[in-house]
Amino acid sequence: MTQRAVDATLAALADPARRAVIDLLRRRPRRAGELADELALSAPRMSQHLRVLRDGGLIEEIAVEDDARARSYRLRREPFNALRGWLEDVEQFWSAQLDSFKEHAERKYRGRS
Amino acid sequence: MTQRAVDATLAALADPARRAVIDLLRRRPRRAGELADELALSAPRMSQHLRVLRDGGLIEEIAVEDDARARSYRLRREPFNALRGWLEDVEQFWSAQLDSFKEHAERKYRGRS
DNA sequence: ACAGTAGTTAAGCAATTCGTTAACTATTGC
DNA sequence: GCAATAGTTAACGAATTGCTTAACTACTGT
Repeated sequence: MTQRAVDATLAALADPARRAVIDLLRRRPRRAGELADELALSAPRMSQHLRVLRDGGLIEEIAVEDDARARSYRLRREPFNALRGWLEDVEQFWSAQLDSFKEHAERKYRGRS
Repeated sequence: MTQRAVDATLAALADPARRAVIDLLRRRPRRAGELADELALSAPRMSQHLRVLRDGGLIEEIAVEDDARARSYRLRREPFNALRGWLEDVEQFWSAQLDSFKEHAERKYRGRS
């Protein structure tokens, strides 16, 4: 259920440009043009990236004071929470018991290319 | 620096099949054929996915007792740690001060489509 | 009404990735 | 040595992305 959401989140984050957008938005909300300038991307390309991020629920549009043309984007919390949840599940792999198994296996089968 | 590593990790995780592989390996190490069977993928396709995961450092090959033909795969810790680190950075966006700013903006500009 | 600004949508091509089938490597067991 | 098993590599068409230019929407200021 949240499975699909995490897939969408990871797909959105897989692109370096989109990840750079997230890194910029993590400081403060920014407008599309600002993002395009700072990442040296054309306006259309940025618009396309923003759509992927918006559709994936990672960002949302907010209004900007005094100018209805300008749209500003802000990070949304949920997808990052969901991703963190998944990551925590994965990291259970390294829980104490499995660690001992891992070390056992490592000792046993060490020394191959 | 770890930037590139996180990019590679996210690129590897972006594919649903590869994420499913991670979800299986998170319970215990498995062989390539096992993974292919459980996810109903052809052996070559699985091999290709495993290569992406291996190149991205998300999994590693381990030997299997008694049969040098069989390769088993296990999760590697580092990429997940790096991803978690990045996620934690992003989540600083929602620190207390910024929350108050966010709520302010929300109150001010509410009520648009 | 008109020119300018901010941004998105459309259309199209190049580059990448997906998933096949076929060929190949390496190992086991007879 | 030979057949069978486990898996990877090669080659190739189909489907997806990446990025561009051009056209379009919507608002602003005069």
